Amino acid sequence: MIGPVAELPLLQPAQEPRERADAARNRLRILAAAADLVAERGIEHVSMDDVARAACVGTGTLYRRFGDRAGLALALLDEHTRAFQDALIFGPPPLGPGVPAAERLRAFGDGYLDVLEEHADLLAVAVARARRGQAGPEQLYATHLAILVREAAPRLDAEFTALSLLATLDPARHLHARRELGWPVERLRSGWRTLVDALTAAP
Amino acid sequence: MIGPVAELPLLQPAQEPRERADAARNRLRILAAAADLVAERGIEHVSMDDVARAACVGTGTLYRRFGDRAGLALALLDEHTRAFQDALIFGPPPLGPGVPAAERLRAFGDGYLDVLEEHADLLAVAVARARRGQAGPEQLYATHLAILVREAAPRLDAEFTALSLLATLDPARHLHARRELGWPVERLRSGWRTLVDALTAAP
DNA sequence: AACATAACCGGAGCGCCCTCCGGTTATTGC
DNA sequence: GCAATAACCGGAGGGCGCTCCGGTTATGTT
Repeated sequence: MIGPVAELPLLQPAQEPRERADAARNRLRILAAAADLVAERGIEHVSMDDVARAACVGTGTLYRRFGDRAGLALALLDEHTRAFQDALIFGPPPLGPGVPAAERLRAFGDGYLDVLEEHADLLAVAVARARRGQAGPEQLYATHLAILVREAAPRLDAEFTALSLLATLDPARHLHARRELGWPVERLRSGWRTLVDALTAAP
Repeated sequence: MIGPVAELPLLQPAQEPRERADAARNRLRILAAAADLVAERGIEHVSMDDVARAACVGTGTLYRRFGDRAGLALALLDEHTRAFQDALIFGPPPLGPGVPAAERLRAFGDGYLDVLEEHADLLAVAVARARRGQAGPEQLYATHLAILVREAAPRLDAEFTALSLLATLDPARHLHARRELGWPVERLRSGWRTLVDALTAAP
């Protein structure tokens, strides 16, 4: 009979053998160089070879660290969005817990639109990650929204509604609305609010 | 004083000088070859060079005809979606005119989900066209939905709501829900219905 | 029928994303 | 300190989307 203790390491194989010192140094160099280049020209004018050259690193190293272009974008994004993600769970209301879920849904849209205003291009690159198995940036937001929807509108399919709401805030669509259509952010904010209100209204 | 007749040609400069015979022949060869290859392996396993080779045509010809990969996908899609697009405007209710707008909105979702079930991968490639100035396949649907929303729910921002609803039916998201999440189509159908009902309910 | 011209053709080539592999280096146990 | 080993490094190279341009061909006119 196999003891459960012997099986535990198999259940948690994610225990990476700890990052080597030179690898960590390179990762930081890459991130710093990439952040500089992106701040200077925008992500769409920065190639992976550019980043590798600026970080004095081979392209192989770049890809082993971050998987692909979307992974690098996600890592760059992480610095800018961790505060927002923390505020969703631990922060003060209305973004964090402490008020009705419908109100938190409205606050989420406002906060996420702020993120989009600043990093929509980076997010647009990062979401492509979902097509390579890896989890993209939307995973966390989807589950968060699903929880809020389940509480604010129990009659709805919470997971489906969460993805639908998130689709509204898709980075590429945001850029389209803002740049091609020239819509002001206020229009998107009030649109989100109206959408949430309609969904959370009592039947 | 300039007569309006003299100005008319300037207002309609889109009068292309008529396609040359060899160009038309090549266009058809390309479309046929591309349709064969896509039917055989799926769009994601067909490169532009593959299509050019199969059509016995240079890649330059391919790109002059269709602009880019998304344009070719759109052209392939056109054969399969024209019937649906016509039904939206001229067809019998509930897809076509003759019933309340809310009911037509529900029917649109059902019909579009049928299209997605069959051509989501092609659509996913075609929507990238919007990022190169050219109009993608969603333009028509967006305006159609906006008209219906304006009639069914005048209190809403019709254009914004139309884009939001369309975002729910985004091809890439559809594939994600169907393949990665394993959701059945029925879940997406009822989700769409609930969404439309919530938005078109009286305040 | 011959010409002028505008449209069209093909494929070489560029930049990009990403993979692969032989050589190198940090880490661990002794 | 030293050897064994596992992780890491760099860059050459493949596949792909797309562009560019010198040569070719169809079309309308004389």
